[in-house]
Amino acid sequence: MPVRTRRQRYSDSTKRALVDVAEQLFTTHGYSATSLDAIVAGADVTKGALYHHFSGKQAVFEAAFERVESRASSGIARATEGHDDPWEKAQAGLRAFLEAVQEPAYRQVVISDGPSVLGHERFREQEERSTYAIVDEIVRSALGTDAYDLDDAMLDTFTRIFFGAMSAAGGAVAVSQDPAAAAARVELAIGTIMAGLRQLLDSGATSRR
Amino acid sequence: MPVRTRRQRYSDSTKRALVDVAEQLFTTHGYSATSLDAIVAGADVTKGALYHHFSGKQAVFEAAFERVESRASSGIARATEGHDDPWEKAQAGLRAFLEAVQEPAYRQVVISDGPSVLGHERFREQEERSTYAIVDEIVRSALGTDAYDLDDAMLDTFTRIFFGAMSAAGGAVAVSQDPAAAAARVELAIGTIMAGLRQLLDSGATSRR
DNA sequence: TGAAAGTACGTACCGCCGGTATGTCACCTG
DNA sequence: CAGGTGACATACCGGCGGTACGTACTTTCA
Repeated sequence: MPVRTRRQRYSDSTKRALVDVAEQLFTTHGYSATSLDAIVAGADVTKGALYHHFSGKQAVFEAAFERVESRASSGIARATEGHDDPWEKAQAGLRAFLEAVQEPAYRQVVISDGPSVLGHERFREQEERSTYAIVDEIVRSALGTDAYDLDDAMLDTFTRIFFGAMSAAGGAVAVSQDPAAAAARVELAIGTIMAGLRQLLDSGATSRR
Repeated sequence: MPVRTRRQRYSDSTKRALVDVAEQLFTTHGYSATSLDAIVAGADVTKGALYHHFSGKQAVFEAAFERVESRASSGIARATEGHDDPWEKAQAGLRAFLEAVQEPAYRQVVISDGPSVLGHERFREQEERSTYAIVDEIVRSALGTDAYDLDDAMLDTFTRIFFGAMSAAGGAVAVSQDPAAAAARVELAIGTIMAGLRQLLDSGATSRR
């Protein structure tokens, strides 16, 4: 067990306070409109403390980014637990995804500022070990059977497509004036797509062997 | 016919030079890493000229943004012309979309910096009168028949989903080390999805009446 | 036709903000 | 208890977006 000295505990708490304030300010005002002075003022420290814990503004953003994404992905992972049928699992995951993507922090920090601040490739890396990984796992459990002979690259492609579809749909749900109805429509639409895909793949698999 | 005085022509040319340089710098270095000084230096004018034509940095970006998106959407529109069958039209549009989204300017200016600089809602507005509108038109021509009784909101939902899927897939194609193969996989995957959807909707439509 | 008005810039400057260099003080270690 | 180290605070710099103001050329109109 790690022995935490009093100094380390202080250090941890200020770092957490910094990320707390940063996440909130980044969410409400966006990355560029959030100044380091505002962050350190909100955490009741000075820039010296911030630059002791982080290498710069971007590093603070990354910390907040990871927290927001981690919250979202754990929420989705929780929703997909306990489903045996992969298609049911996919439905549950979709529902949780639509929920998570409506959170303001996720919308602003991950979707809006994420790509431009982190850059394309870093954004992708972060994405691929959180929510994207879950979608990939669901897609593979649903489409990765031997019956449909889809290779790895094709499964990746399907994951990309479904992930993009779900993200865009989630964004539409979030800005809708009736999010519940919009979410229901998205579930129906994607459900229809999945059902059509399943039916087509099943018929192809049976006819082929 | 508009009478262009000599002053207006000068004015137009400097404005165009400004947007030209801005588009190039925004594409190569991104929005925040591009300074107004660099833009005006590249266009051989001063900040006074820039602020005479634009209200600020964001306005310059918007002008470049609109040009990039306009190029992309006109390219897609051209590719979809001359197709009678809506499903063939969709395939042609998808192919052109995957082409357009690989352009560096589109990737950086529209996809990466667009949402954060313009903000969610302005970005959506811009999007909806260019490439999104084309996708919407294709989706409606394919799914908007009376045989499938999908209301307006559902058609919108399907457009969102397909647009998101195509955007994400296009991004994946662009970063792939073998874009041609990746594009082929995307076309196959989305083609499969569309085929499954068509089959399902057709059977539902015939069984219902 | 010449003076007034407007347009298309150029010049000089300000304030904010990210980043850095340096100082300080508490705490741990030998 | 002396030295080192970690956890900050303070002061300052350079760059960048934006503004205020000046200027030369052009169009307009009495």
